[in-house]
Amino acid sequence: MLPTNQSFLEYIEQAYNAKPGQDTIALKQFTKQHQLVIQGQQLSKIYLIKEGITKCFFYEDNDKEFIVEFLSKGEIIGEIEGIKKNRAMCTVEAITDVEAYSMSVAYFRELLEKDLQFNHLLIDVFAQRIINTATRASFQQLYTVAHSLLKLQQLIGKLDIKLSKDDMAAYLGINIRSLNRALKELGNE
Amino acid sequence: MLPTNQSFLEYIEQAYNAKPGQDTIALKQFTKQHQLVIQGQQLSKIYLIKEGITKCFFYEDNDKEFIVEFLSKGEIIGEIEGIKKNRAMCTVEAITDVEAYSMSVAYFRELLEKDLQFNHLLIDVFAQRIINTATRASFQQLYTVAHSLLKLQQLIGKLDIKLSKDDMAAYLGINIRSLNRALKELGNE
DNA sequence: CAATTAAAAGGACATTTGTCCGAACAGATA
DNA sequence: TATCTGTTCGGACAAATGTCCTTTTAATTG
Repeated sequence: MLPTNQSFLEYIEQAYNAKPGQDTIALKQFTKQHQLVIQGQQLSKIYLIKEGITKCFFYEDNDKEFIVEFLSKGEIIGEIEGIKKNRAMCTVEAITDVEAYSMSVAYFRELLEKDLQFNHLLIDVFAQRIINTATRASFQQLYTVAHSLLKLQQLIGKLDIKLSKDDMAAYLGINIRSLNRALKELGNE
Repeated sequence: MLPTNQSFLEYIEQAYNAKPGQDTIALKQFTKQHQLVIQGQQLSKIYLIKEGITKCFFYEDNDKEFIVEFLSKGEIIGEIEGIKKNRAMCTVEAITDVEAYSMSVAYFRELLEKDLQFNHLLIDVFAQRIINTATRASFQQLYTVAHSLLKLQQLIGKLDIKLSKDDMAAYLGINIRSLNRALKELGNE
């Protein structure tokens, strides 16, 4: 969940330090609520989080939001689109102030093309992401909301963040009313 | 969904043909219902499907099943565990007779370690899998069962398979009773 | 502080989904 | 054919979740 892929971060930091002045990799600041990636748009950059937390969410046709995951220190953003050359699948928004390395899609592709170590780092991240996504999908489908909420609370604890109720509901794929009920249920029993 | 990653299959077929007699890659047959991977167990082999369809599913503590995805021609099985060295996350079972290339975990790792092209193929597969899994999780959380069932029926059509009602329910994360209701709803209106 | 506005919480009812169980149906056997 | 057996289907009710809207609380302003 939160193993903040340290090695990936180290790799990028090293590349960043090795090429000072060039505009292959830049270190950027984003304030809370800034949207680094916007669903449906072509991306300009690929990011690696140095500090802070973002949420990655779908905005569905029926006006509902679903948070796919929270991305924190050491996690990469936009890589799927960078590989598939698709438009952004979902929006990524800072829920705290965020500091991130940004690199051009071209540079990302270059690393992908040539650097085996980079490939390994990416594969490792992907594997974990698939595990997380699939595991959660199964869990949320097959267990009660209260059960899933409990897991979410544990995740919140680990990430050491505060989430708005809206975000909690969006993560669980339910509405606020149901979330309130589940919260009460967990609080009392 | 079903783009049956042809290039991955070609890659493995080539490797298979290049090393006849060696036991790095073997071509095996499995009959319907055979379980190629069993949840919770260490895996011995990694497979690449040459022909046929499998279902990949979780068996949860509450005795319910959730089908994560259907894997068909050109798709790889067990790679996540091969990378992370974990026990199998889910069970993979043939729902038709299946023909698959099997390779040892050691050989898989060797390719991963040394062969950039292999890494690229894997990354491509992973990216697509993340898109599929995340998209579906969001959809199934935020839309009605009937809506999700419609999508499933389209998928069934594309894969050109027959699914038992049990499997359909497991894919949707619902029980048979609810599935029957949704089927009737789609049939009539 | 009082008055006003905005945000959050929860009541009431509708809809959806799950559970349980009996009816209907199909296949096998005497 | 009559009987048995197992499977599928759907009715009836229970539980969970969504929708709508009122009440409550908190925050803001004059």
